[in-house]
Amino acid sequence: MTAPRVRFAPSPTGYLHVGGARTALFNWLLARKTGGTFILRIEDTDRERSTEAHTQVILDGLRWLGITWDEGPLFQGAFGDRHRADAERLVLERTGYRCFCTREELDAQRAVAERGGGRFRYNGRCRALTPDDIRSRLDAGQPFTIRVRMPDGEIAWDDAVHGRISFQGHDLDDFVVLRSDGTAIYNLAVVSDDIEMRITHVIRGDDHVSNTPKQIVLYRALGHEPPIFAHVPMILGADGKKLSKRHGATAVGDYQNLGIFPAAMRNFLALLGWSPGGDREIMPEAELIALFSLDGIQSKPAVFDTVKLEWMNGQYLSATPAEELLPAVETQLGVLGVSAAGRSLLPVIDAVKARSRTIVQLAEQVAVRVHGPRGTPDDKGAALMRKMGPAFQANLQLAANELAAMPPAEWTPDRLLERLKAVADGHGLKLGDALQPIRVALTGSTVSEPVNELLAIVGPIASVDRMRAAAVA
RNA sequence: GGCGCUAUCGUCUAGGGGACUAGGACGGGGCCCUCUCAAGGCCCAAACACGGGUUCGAAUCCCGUUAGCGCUACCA
Repeated sequence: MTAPRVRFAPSPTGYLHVGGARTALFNWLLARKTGGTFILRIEDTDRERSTEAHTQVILDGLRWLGITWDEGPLFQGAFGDRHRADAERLVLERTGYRCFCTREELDAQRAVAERGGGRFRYNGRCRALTPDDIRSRLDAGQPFTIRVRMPDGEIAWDDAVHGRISFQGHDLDDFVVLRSDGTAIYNLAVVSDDIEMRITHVIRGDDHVSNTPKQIVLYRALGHEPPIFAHVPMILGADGKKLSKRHGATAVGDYQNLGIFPAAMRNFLALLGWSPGGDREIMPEAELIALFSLDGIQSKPAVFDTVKLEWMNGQYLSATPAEELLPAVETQLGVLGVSAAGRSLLPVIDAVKARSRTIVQLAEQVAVRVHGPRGTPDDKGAALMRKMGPAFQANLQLAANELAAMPPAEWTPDRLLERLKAVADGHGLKLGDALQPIRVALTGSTVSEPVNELLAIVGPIASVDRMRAAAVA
């Protein structure tokens, strides 16, 4: 068997949707696994809605995910001549015919059919036009579309994910393949291009299964065997409906902005509707490629669970050394409008890594440690202050005075803990009552790394300053 | 309405006639650790949609019901 040739063929009418990204990923995985070729084709035949900006966003999203293409991007709009020639060939070979029905006539028929509760079907009026009819209409300059003559009988294929899927030709219309302006309709453009590009496996969303019988008819009419089809299930929102904007973040770029790692996104997307079997969850790229197979693809739709995505991102985050995190953290600090204040961020990153699931969360915590909490304590911090009342300030003042007396050279986690324990003991305080106010003063939150480590990260001068400021506030 | 697809814990899934007391992961609950929260470790609750077949035996195969989703354009 020759190496597979697969393609991802988005239309640039919107952002790169996570469903599209997953389709691209499956295609890419198959190509990389088999030594095949992954082709990127931009389906820009809808002139109204396609934009250059959307194309750029899709390319960027793919690159961000590490999905690299071997050929393309090819623009479908450039192949209009071939599409038209294919349509004309259908007419010549009588597998297609010219239809002179006007849009108005068709719309009227459709309106009637829908009022009756049924579905509109083309009545086949132009199927049997005589050559004379056709010539006179042509001479009169009547516009026409080209339709395909839908054969009777079964049209079926062995889908790589669903198994055998079968349609009856008589349930399908004689569909239009060429508009009256001479441009191709989707189904023709796809088949014409897939033939030209020698595509062997068409991996796409389930929403295309009802296009497949039409495309199979076109393959045969154009004298080619259909490729292998693999229809991957839809991605749903938490409410079980097809994932869309109202579910929140659906564009790949949204997740990039949220601080998700490409590797985590790729891993998560791969597992949405595909499983290598067994218990594998966290898989690096090489393993994903090695294990990928079309038979592992689920046939039912999957709900997109952002909580699990974040968990997975946290796994990648904690496995990534601070040095590798640094550039992304610096970028994110820039977004927050905050500087590194001339200090090394590496120890700070290490201190807060375990408590972050995304780069955004990580950078926020770094910013707090470098610059102090912005604004008032969060809800829990404020609640703690209320609960402790005057003791909060008193304990904080006490600790500040003790720590201020420590020589900077002794300002290490171990010595700090020793000192703090001694202070608490000496004043009959529970360790927590001595430490929590410090945590709140330094971070504005009741959550952080151990207080002694926090103090070491923030440093002697800033720590004492912030504690004293909070003690009088 | 028609056509098509699908149905295992709340979610992602393993399983593909006996290995099932249905496994793992997220999320939830509990315990350990502990100055807090995470992380980590241990434990718990939680599912084969329903009804018929086939079979010695069905989560697994077949049929039906129900439900969900998709498509139903001179959009892609």
